[in-house]
Amino acid sequence: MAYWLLKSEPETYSYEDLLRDKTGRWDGVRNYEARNNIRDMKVGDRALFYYSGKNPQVIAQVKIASEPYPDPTIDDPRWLCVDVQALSLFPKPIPLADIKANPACADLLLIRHTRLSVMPVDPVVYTAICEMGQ
DNA sequence: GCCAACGTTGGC
DNA sequence: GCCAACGTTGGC
Repeated sequence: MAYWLLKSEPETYSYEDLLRDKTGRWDGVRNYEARNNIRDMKVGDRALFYYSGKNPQVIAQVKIASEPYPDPTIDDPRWLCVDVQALSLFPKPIPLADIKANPACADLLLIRHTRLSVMPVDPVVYTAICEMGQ
């Protein structure tokens, strides 16, 4: 199983939207590096759901619920999307500042490559972030 | 509102 | 193929 982090602005698509939809489509990615990460996703992989913007924080855990497939929001087969489903809301959201302050997360792309919206997360780091949310 | 990072576009 | 200009993302 692989681990990822997915960025969204809560005004654009929130965890509440995902709960309402049951299965959400993670579409609209128009960046090759992010697209390549989507391409590597498998059903059952886990992902951290991150809110970018005013109050940047990891708020929940989701699971990848489909193989990658062409993004229906654009007429261009280069761009891919996946379906995701809600897993759990963290009891305590993990602010970006806390992730930055944790030395275990120093190599996380969220910190090193701030503009990437879909990224792999090392399993050890993933576990550390989950523990910070309990 | 500002700025850094960085991807994209277009002229040459 | 290079580079300047410009637009976008995202943290602060």
